[in-house]
Amino acid sequence: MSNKKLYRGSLSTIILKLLGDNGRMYGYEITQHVKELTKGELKITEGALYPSLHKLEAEGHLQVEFEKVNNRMRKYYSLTEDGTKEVANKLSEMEVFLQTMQSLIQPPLSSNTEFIP
Amino acid sequence: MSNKKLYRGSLSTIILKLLGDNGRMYGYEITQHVKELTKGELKITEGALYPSLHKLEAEGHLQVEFEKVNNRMRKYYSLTEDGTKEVANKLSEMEVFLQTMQSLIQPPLSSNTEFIP
DNA sequence: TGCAATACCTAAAAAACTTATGTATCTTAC
DNA sequence: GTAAGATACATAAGTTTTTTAGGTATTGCA
Repeated sequence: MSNKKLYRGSLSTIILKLLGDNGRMYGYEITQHVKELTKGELKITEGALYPSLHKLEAEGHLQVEFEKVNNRMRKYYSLTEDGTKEVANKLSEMEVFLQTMQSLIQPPLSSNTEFIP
Repeated sequence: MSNKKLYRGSLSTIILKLLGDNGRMYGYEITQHVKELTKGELKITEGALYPSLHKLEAEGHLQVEFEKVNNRMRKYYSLTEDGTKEVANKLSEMEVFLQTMQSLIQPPLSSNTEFIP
């Protein structure tokens, strides 16, 4: 996550959502996918991604399949049954969060700055 | 911030925005204000708030006035000139962030799940 | 008189990240 | 043919921001 403090805390939600949409992805694919989806705004670093994937797997949300493509190993992740529930939880938390932040940063209902005769 | 990972990184933005709207606030007031604005969704803890205020002051974004009210000390914070610019920066960063996250979590344009004869 | 609310503060620990580094293969350009 | 960049995985040290847990002191209410 390219030096953007605000994205802290949202990585696992993003990963789970992507896997929910796409069924099966490998790490590098996730970074590229996010970069494209966000037009370069969000670049997930490997140092953030891999530990997060490992954690989600350890928690039982993700399962792994290895596959060799073009003589290069890929580690495909997909949601477990439990992971599918977690996607729903994380997404609804995220929606509440986004609405709350919207309401906090929206312009204040200010006293009139315009003179009305 | 009451155990909500997603709010990590947004505290300084929230503080600056509130001070921009309200002119002058003291720490405890900020916590209460946010609790009301968000209907209890976001409770800023003192352990997060005070260090953040001190940092913003050290960075030159905030200035301080002491005042004694009902024999209790209050430390009023307000924006410096530099702080006013920082509010604008932080708010536009926040807007980009919110839009980006919205686009990431919005339902995928999926293949039809409905059978159309 | 004892608890909740008001009002400030800090320090240790946890969490999630950045930065830096490592391995290895394939592709493209010079 | 070789160097650089893309693909693909990984970890470890350090930073930042927060939680958790404590501390002080006054006011107000039951």
